[in-house]
Amino acid sequence: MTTDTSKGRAPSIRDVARLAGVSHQTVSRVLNDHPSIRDSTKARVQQVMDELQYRPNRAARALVKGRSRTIGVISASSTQYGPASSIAAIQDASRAAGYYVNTANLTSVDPASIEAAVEHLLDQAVEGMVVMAPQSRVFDTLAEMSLDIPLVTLQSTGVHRERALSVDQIAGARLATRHLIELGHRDIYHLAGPQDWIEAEARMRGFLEEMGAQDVPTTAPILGDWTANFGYHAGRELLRVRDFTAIFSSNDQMALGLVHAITESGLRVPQDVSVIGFDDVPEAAHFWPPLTTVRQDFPELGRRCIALLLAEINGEPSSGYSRSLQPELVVRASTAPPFRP
Amino acid sequence: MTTDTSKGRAPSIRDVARLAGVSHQTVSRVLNDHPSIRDSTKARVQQVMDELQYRPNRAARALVKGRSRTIGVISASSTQYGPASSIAAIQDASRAAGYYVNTANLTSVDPASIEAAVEHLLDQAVEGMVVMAPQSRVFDTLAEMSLDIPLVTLQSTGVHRERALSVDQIAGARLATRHLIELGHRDIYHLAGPQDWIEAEARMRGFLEEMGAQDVPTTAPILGDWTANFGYHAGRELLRVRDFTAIFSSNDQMALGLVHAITESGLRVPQDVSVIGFDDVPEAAHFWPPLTTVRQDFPELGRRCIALLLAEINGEPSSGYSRSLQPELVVRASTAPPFRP
DNA sequence: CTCGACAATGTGACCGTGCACATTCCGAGT
DNA sequence: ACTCGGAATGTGCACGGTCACATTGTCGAG
Repeated sequence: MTTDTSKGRAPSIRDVARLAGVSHQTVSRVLNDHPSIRDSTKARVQQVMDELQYRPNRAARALVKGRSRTIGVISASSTQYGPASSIAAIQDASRAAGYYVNTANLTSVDPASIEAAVEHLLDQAVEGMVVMAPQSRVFDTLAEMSLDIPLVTLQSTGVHRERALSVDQIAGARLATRHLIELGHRDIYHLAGPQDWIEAEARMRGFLEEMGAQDVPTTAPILGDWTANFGYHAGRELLRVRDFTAIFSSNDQMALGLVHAITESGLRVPQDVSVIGFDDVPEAAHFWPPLTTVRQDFPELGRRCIALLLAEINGEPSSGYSRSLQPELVVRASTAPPFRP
Repeated sequence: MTTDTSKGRAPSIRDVARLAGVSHQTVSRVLNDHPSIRDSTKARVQQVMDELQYRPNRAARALVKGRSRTIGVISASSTQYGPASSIAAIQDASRAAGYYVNTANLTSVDPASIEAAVEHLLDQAVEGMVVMAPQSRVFDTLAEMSLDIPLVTLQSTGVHRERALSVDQIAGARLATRHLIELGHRDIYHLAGPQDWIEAEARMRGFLEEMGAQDVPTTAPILGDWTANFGYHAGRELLRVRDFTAIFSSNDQMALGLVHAITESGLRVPQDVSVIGFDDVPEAAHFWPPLTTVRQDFPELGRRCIALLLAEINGEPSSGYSRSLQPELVVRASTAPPFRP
C-alpha cells in the first residue's frame, strides 16, 4: 500500500484527509475556514498539512471556482521612473489583497502588439486589467476589442467606458506655468511630450489654459519625445533664437537635456533662462541647478488603482476615492525672476 | 435543450466538439497540433472555435499537466533603471517563449518578507524563479528554504547552488579605476554602495584590485546607499578635507550627488575633481558635465537569464551563453587629467 | 479475399478542489 | 421516550482539459 506521498506528485487534500482520518471535504473546510469544524479536528488536519508541507493547488481551485485571482497589467515604458513606481505599488497592493499580478509589456503601440498583449493576459484568465499605456491609440484599440472584464486605466482621459485614474495633469501644468508667470516671465516656451500621449496633451492644455487666463501671449509648443537627448537638441535649436526667458518642460528628463544645452552655450540657469520640469524624479533635486518641478505621487496612484479595480471585480460599491490626485509644485533652484537689463 | 453557450461559463472543448460534430478529444488534438487529424476536420473545428471565441482554460491544463507555465521574479528596488530594464526584458523573453511572469517585490530584506514573497510565488506553482535582489542576506535566506525548482539569480556571487548570471562588476570597476589612473590620478576615493549588496562589494573589490595592481595607495572606501542624496552629503563631507583629485562612484545617482556638492562648493568637474559613475543610466549623458561611466547591458542580462532558466526547467543542456557579460567604459566630460599647480 | 498496419477518431478515467446534498450525532423541548 | 434542529462530517459529482486505451476506416501485401 502507498504509505507515503512518494508518488512524485505533490500531496493533495485527499492525502491529508487519509492521514488525518477525515474526509477530503473536511480538509477543504479547514482550508476555507468553514464555521462548523470542531477545533480538535481542525488542529489535527492542520498538523498533518504541516507535516506533509501541503500547499493548495491554485490551478484546481481556479478551475472549479472559475476565478483566477490574477489581474493583468499592460504597460508601456515600464523602465521609466513613474510607471515603474506605480507598477511596484500595484504589485504590493495586489499581493496584500491575495491577488497575483501578471504584466505584459508593450514594445510598440500598433494594434497587433496591443492585441497580443491583451490576448496573453486573457489566456491567463485575468479578472481585471490595469492599462498604463498613455498613448490614446492604445485605448482606441482596446475599445474595439470589447473586453468583458473590469478595466482601470492610469494616465488616460477616460473617454471610453473604462475607469480612469490619474494625477491631474492639467492642474500640474497650470501650477508650473503660474509659477513662471508669477516670477515675472512673459516669454515662455513649452517643450511638450509626444503628440499622441494623453499626458503630454493634458500638460500642454494646462500650459495654454494658464497662459490664456493670465493674458500672456504664447508661442506654439515644441513636440518632444520625453528623452533627455531630445531636450538637449531642442535646447540648442531654441538658443539660436533666444526670444524667451523661461521654458516649461513636460518632464524632468527633457528639462535635464535643456539645461545641458543652455549651460553648454555659456548661459546660466536660472539667471539667463529659467527651466521647470514635471514628475520630480528622485534625481531632480541633484541636477545642477536643482530642478524646480511638479511632483506626482506615483505609488499612491498604483494603490488607488488596485483599490478601484478590486472593488469593481468584487462588485462592491465604488470606493470613496477621488479619481484625481493633486500634483504639487516643488520649487528648487532652476527658476528665478527674469533678468532685465 | 441548451442550444447556445448561454450558460454563463466560457465555452469548453465539449461545446466546440458538439457544434463541430466530433468528440472532445478531437478538439483537444486540434489544439495540440496532433499529426493525425484530417485537414478538413481540423478546419471545421477551428472554425467553430472562432465562432464561439473559444479560449483554452489555462487552469484546467495546468491542473492535468501539473505545470503552470509561469515563472516567478523576486525583485528588490524594481523602480530603479537597471532592475526595471532587466525585468522588462525578462517579461518580453518569457512571453515570447509562452511563459507567464509573476513578480513579487521585496519591500525589505528581512527573512519574513523574503519568505512571504517566495511563498506567494510558490502558491502560483511557478516552475522557476529569477531572483534580482542583490543583497547577500537574501540568498542566505533562500538557501535555507531549499526550494526544489530551478533558480537563476542576477547580481549574485553564485556561491549557493543557484545559477548566477551577471555583468562582470569587478571588471567594470577595474575599467573605471584604470581610466582614472591612466589620466594621471593618484589620490582617488571610492564611494561604494551598501555593504551587504553583492554588486557594491564586487565593485569595491575591483577598485581595490586595480589600485593594487597599479601600485597606487588607497584610502578606505566610503559606504553609501545608492542615492543621489547620499552622494551629495558625502561630497560635502569629503570636500572639507580635499585630499583627492578623483572619485569613483559605485553608481550614477551617487555620482550626480557628488557633482552637485562639488559644483556647489565652487569647484569644477573635471578641472578640479574628476568623477566617474557606474551603470550609464540614460540621463548620464546629459548631466552637467556629461558623466563618464561604465555601461551595463541590462536588457541582455534579462534575456540571457530567461534563456538559462527555461533551459533548466526543460532539462535542456545548458546553453552556450557565457555567464558573465562584459561592461563597457563610456568616456564623457566628467573626467580629465588632474590639475597640477 | 483476408489480414495487418496505420491513420483517424471516440470513450472513459483522472488531475485537485469546491459545491450540493446527504447523513450522523447530540442535546433541548414537549 | 420521541421528535426536532442544528452542528459536524461524509458522498459523489462537476470544473475543462489530457492521457491511455479502445474502436473504426482505409489500403496494400500476400
